[in-house]
Amino acid sequence: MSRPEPPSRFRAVKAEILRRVRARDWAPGDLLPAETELAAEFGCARATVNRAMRELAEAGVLDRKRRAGTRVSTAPVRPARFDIPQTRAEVEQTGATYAYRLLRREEVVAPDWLARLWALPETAAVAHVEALHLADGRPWQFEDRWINLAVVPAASEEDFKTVGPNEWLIAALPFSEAEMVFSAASADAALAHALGLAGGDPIFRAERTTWLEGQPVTYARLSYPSTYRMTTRL
Amino acid sequence: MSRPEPPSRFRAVKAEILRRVRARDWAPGDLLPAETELAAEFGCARATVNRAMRELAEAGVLDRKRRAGTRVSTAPVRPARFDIPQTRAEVEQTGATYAYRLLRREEVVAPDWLARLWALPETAAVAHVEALHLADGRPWQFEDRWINLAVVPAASEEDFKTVGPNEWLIAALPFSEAEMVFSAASADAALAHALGLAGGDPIFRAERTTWLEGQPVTYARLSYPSTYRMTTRL
DNA sequence: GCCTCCGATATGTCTAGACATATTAATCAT
DNA sequence: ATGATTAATATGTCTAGACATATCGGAGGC
Repeated sequence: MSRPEPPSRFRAVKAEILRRVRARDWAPGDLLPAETELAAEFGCARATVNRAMRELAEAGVLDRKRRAGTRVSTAPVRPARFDIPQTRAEVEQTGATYAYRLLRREEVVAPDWLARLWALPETAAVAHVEALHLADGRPWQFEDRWINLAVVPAASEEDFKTVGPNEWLIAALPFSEAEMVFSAASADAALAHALGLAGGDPIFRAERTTWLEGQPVTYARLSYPSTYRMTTRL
Repeated sequence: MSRPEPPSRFRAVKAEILRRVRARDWAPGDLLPAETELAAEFGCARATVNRAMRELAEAGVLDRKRRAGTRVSTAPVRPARFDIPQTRAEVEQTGATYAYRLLRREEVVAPDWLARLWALPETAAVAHVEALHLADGRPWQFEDRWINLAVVPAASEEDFKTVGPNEWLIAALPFSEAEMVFSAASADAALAHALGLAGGDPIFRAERTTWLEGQPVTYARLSYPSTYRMTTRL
């Protein structure tokens, strides 16, 4: 999981501040001493206290404003972090053998809902790929992928027979911006067949839209059997 | 959403490095120049470059190791961040009116599965609460909550008739550690009835376990109708 | 060849000091 | 009172320099 962080001055300060918040020495809404005061108390430089408090603000524990000072957060929004792995790596990490199967590959004019989602002209060409990812031979994820050929023309050259579109896109356009939406749905006939489920079985669904410099690159609808679990720690 | 960050030297450096990574000046796996070299190139202090690179490493773009230097990340794990709001705030943000309804409240000996999950003795006392959260009168979330009375004895005094257990716990024990698991399931009869669904309808499920200094505080199973969507940007 | 030791090196952290900037609180003019 | 101006202040950022530490590569010994 997460390796233990090395000991350091600012981490000690951070831990002590968090301890006092949890112990209610400083209750939600309370004003904390200024950085200079805490630096004097802890016997370290202001920059060290600054880093500790900045990271606690990142974690949602503190609220900081110039001149107004630092308060214990009252807003009950806690940012959670979790890793979005590539499907292959995710499967292999469970110890299972990964396999990939292409089910469909076509180039079409963007359907209405996609053209609307991306604000594209009527005649925009897109690649549409349907594929199945398997763990030890059992269906793991059904991938329904749409690629904007205006932005990624190279996708026309790729047949996606051995490498999945997700993997290919990450290699072609790394570190683009993305938005993900998670939800639950029930399997229609086609999806149930592909995933080896019964019709109506629950599906864990992830939808991912990706942009490169403001331009829509790809939209993917990833469907998992309900045995799939996504975990995070905060 | 996210307010625009103020311009600053380290953000400009960060943006320029990210630009070069995206432009493949530095491809995945490539070694970047050392901090001192980049500091010389950008005409700023090493600490400024350090902050830029550190934040890019946090975002999963770079891999850094002492002595070995900094490389563009090849590991395709991108950390995503999203906010876990309190249910009340989440509902009210949609513009809807929030309502809360207590369905059950009891104190019992921890059932087997919970005692095992928490590694508790056989006779541990827990509070069990079932409640419904509504948006504009329509079921939004069903909350199935278990509280470890050994750690939070004050929960015995609370009847949870007007304030939900989640809200109460956050006020009582802010900033504790938590783990969340998201999955899909189908509604059993009781859940379907509570949420106003048909049996077998898909459910978006979040399970949350919370600790305070290593001790289990509470376990909650939150069930949403499949219209619920959880969104993140990375 | 193989192993151990050791020095070089890039990042990790820290300090003291400086200036920038948002925002509050006080002051002053109307 | 009310509104505009101004000073004070806490955080935000930056610099130059220092020492710590993990680790890579080579030198030397077997």
